Amino acid sequence: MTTPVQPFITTFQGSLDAKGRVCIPAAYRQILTAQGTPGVYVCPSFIDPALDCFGQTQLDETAARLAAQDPFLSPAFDDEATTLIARTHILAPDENGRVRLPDVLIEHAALKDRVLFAGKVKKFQIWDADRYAALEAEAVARMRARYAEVRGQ
Amino acid sequence: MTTPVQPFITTFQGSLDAKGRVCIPAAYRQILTAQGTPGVYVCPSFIDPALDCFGQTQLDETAARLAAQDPFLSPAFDDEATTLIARTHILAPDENGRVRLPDVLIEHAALKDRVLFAGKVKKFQIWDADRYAALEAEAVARMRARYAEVRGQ
DNA sequence: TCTCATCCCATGCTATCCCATACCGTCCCA
DNA sequence: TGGGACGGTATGGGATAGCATGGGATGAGA
Repeated sequence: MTTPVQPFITTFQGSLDAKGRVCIPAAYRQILTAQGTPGVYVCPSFIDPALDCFGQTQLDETAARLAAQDPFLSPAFDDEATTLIARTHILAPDENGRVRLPDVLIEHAALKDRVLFAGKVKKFQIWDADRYAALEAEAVARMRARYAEVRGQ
Repeated sequence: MTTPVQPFITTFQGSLDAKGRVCIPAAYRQILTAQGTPGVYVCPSFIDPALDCFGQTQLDETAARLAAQDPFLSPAFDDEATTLIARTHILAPDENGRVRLPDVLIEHAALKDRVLFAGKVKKFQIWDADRYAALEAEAVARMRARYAEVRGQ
């Protein structure tokens, strides 16, 4: 069966409590469970102040790509493994669907109490809510500009 | 079976109730069901104060285009994912064919109690009824002007 | 003994489900 | 051709279960 893996879509609001816990949205948990993920994989984005979260499917894909390279002779291997694999945490939710985010991840994304989960097809991201609002507005503006350009011609 | 996907056509009136629910026109529901959509996908238009609604076919097309890129390494990925995927909601109708529109979507389209469903081939849009009436008049006027221009040459 | 992490229970909210009613178009029969 | 019955569609409102969140309690390690 070639079930196209369910994509992560939609944006959810959430909160980071005093104990450093966040509740993973139920819709995302279902997708992760369907992939057979023992919880959720979380890796600090190397571009944005955000956390990349994904399931078994995405991890396997990245791992397979790296495994195909020679770990001693490929120059790109080490950087990629260091950035994407070594920094990835596996977090197991409690019975309420909450995970405790390690402090290093909270700092990386500069999370305060209001956080935001943004679906990005094969992964979803966790952002500080205020910061994301600004970023989304910029992304939409760029899309609009692109559209206006194409249309104007 | 290569059924050519049925197009969304025609305009319907509808209403937004106190709970933020709208009844998806039966004709549109049939098309969505035929696509195997678990409800309807709704995304705020990045151009107009309106909501773009579509089915599985359209979502798969967008998701596949994005999934082909590496979510960690592709630079073009982000704006599109942020605008089109993160802002898309999947809404499941109740047994009467109604969906609850999230507040963020209601605000985007500035919906009051009278709304309008406008078929646009591969998607349909939800508009505030008053706003749409003005827009429709403008669109028709532009078409008329273009026709006159072509004809004049 | 103190701190921190995990486990577990309690609560409020909201989305979902369900039933009842009203409307309107269509069909059938007189 | 007009009137009445029927079925599908739309709308309003109430009940319920699931989800998100706050806050203890218990146990392990420092």
